[in-house]
Amino acid sequence: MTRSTTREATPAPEERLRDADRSQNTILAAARDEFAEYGLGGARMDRIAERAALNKRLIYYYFEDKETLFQAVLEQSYRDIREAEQQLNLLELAPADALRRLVEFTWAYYLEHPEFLTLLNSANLHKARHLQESRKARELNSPLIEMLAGILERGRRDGTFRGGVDPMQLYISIAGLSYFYLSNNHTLSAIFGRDLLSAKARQERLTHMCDVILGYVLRN
Amino acid sequence: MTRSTTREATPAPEERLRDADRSQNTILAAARDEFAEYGLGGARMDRIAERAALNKRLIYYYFEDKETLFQAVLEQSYRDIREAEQQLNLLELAPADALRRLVEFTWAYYLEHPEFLTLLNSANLHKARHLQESRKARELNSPLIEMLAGILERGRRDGTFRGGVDPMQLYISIAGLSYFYLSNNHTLSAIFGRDLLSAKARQERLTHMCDVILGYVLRN
Amino acid sequence: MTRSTTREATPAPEERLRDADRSQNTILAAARDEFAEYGLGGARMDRIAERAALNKRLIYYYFEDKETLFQAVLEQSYRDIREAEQQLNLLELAPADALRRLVEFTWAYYLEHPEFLTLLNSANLHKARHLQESRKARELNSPLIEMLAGILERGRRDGTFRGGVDPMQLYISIAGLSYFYLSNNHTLSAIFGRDLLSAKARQERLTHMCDVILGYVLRN
Amino acid sequence: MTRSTTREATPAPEERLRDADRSQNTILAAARDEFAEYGLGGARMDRIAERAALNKRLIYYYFEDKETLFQAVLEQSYRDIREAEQQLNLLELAPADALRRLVEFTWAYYLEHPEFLTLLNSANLHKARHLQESRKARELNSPLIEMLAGILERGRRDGTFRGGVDPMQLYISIAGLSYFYLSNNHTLSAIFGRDLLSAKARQERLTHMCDVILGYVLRN
DNA sequence: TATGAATGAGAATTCATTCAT
DNA sequence: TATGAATGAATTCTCATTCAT
Repeated sequence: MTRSTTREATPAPEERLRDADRSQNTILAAARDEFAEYGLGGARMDRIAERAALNKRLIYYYFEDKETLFQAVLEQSYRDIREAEQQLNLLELAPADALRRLVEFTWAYYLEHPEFLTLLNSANLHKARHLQESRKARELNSPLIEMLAGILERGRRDGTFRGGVDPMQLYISIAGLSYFYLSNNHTLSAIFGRDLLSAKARQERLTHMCDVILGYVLRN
Repeated sequence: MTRSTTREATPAPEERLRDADRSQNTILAAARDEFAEYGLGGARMDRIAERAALNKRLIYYYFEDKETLFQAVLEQSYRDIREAEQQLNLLELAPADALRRLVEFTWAYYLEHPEFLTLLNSANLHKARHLQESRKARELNSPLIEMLAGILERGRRDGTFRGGVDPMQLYISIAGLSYFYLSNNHTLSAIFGRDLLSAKARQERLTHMCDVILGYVLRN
Repeated sequence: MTRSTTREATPAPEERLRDADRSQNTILAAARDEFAEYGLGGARMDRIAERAALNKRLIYYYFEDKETLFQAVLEQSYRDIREAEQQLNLLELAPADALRRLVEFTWAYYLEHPEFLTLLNSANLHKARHLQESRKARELNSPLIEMLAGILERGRRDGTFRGGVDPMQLYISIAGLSYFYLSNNHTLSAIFGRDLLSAKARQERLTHMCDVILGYVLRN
Repeated sequence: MTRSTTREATPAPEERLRDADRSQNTILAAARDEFAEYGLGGARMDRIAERAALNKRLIYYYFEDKETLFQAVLEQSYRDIREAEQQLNLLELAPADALRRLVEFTWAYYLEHPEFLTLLNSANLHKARHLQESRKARELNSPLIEMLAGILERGRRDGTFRGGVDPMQLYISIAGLSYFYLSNNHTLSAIFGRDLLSAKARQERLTHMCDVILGYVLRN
């Protein structure tokens, strides 16, 4: 490579571009963490800049203001979870296994991405205003709903599932079972006087949730 | 009455107390609304004073500071829901009916007390710090858990319920099914492109939740 | 006086009120000077607080924001000049003397209140937006116009003045002759290479202006 | 042409210069508009770059900083008005006509170049600092003064004009009559409750100003 | 000559909280 | 018990300017 021979290499255009991209992504990640930890209202632009190890002014250079930044973080989070869902190959599994898999996935994703829960909370505290402004609302409709409908239909046909199950309701229920437990984990742990995030507690919760969902769906 | 003779009457002690109590409660209610609407971080002491139509300084007189006020609001909210739960006479009902009743109650309470959801969110965003400081954590352990355990036991004994159901897990699940749907209603409505709080949608959700819980618990 | 005997005198209500009033007036005066010196855009809230020797926050307590403060300053300035105009007893003078008197007054007022010129400039740079928002626009219509109309009419009747002189045009002209000279004094002094504010120059200007106005108005 | 053979053509020196000149002029025009609209304090370098459709950095390349840029704009404005004045062939006209012509010219120029008024205001708000630094102050002394002196002398000699009229004072007065009306047009329109820039109002003003100047200067 | 990225010093405004009565 | 006035420490956002290429 010629580049290694010259002293002051001029970065290729793509590389230079990537600088801007990198900064933007760094900011986005820092903001995600800050928003997750403190909520939209409690987040501090100063701290985001610090976390990103970038000049505060740069945040405003790339993202209009705090609200816009929050919206960008939110959209990124949705994109992330949708991408993760893509990896899920539920169609290859038997209906009951597919459902179990979905419960497990939801649980694991929330556990590994606690920021998602907080961001969702913040968004709803602000009446999902940021979502409405984002024309993308509908895009965010998880493809899982379709998939879930397919699974339920398959199960009903092969006689293992009961009929009349609304996929949207079920989807919300699956999410809700994990969400409430994890999002309010602090309060629940305090109230019940035990650590609800211990390995044992986590295993118990997962088992319980699978039991609930399958108990509901399985015929007989 | 002596009072009519003096120009600037000093109210009788009891009356002053009652005034004090009234002020305190007014502040508490105003604060609850404000915290519910904006979260702990977004709430403004000014607005609370405005809502209460009382001088801002008075808030500090009765409640140390914002944090303390939030804690007071939180405790009051727990007291309120516990009180509501007292009204529930589940012991008189057949196990399945009792469970259905509990699902309905939870759903209705959250619907009528949306502030409870937001307060819970705020509390957990702050890692339930306010709860831990409040020595009352354990007091807040709902008596419902015991009641629920009793119901499950009765059901198991009379053969209608499956065995091995953990009352705490079930309690959390019942709450979670309502909570997620209502707390994230804005996001969900945007994503699914329909109003999830319409009368019809509400009825459907309630039916679904009862089906899920009973489908899980009922033997056969 | 009883007050002098007690250690910690409680100020009479009026006096306490006056504290607020005094603060407000202090701020207003400080703001007037700052706006006059730097214009609306160049004025600094910090400096206004400093000039007033009051907490910056207090400015926002009494005046919404910078714009509102500017508007308040502007209104006060108009009130001041109108009040000064009230002192002018032009009706008692012969028409020509009354006109001369008006020219002299305008000149003297602008000289003594240079801030008025700058404020007027600032207001117009912002398209007099602050004036339009102030419902008072019409109130500010100087009573001088009526008075001027009367003088012109008297002069015409007694044969000393020409007819057909529009009072508004004349009013604007009288103001303009002083205004341009003083407002752009720096540029003019630089261009003409002499100090246009020296006592001699001032006298010459005043004489010239009287000559212009009377030369125009006087018949013959 | 050799140019077609090279990949990255280096423009011929003259061409580069012309580009440079063009850029500089574009910036100057953009800056003039921005300064005119917002004043020196309110002008934004960002907006100037935007208006010029050029990179902000380029402004600093050609013009040291904001102040220097303002000074350049100011000088250009003076050059422009002096150039326009050159076109005026007052010497060929009868003294009274020449004066009328001058009033008309001033009025028309201010009307067509509203930025000139604002720039003059800004310059004086800053005490004409930019002018003093510009060694050109004296150069800017309008040749009109000499011309005006000539006209007055001619008029005096032929008996139409009164004697003892100071050309500088008259020059300032002519400017002031137009300037005040136009510069404070917004305030005046608001105060008098009518549009002072309507075609009719403009005609009336012009007539009035000619009357004032000639009424003053004409003997009898 | 031209440009996108980056920055430090400020500027307006906000907010919880306290003073003084 | 109640209140209007006052404050200091943030906090968001802005702006002229410079870096690096």
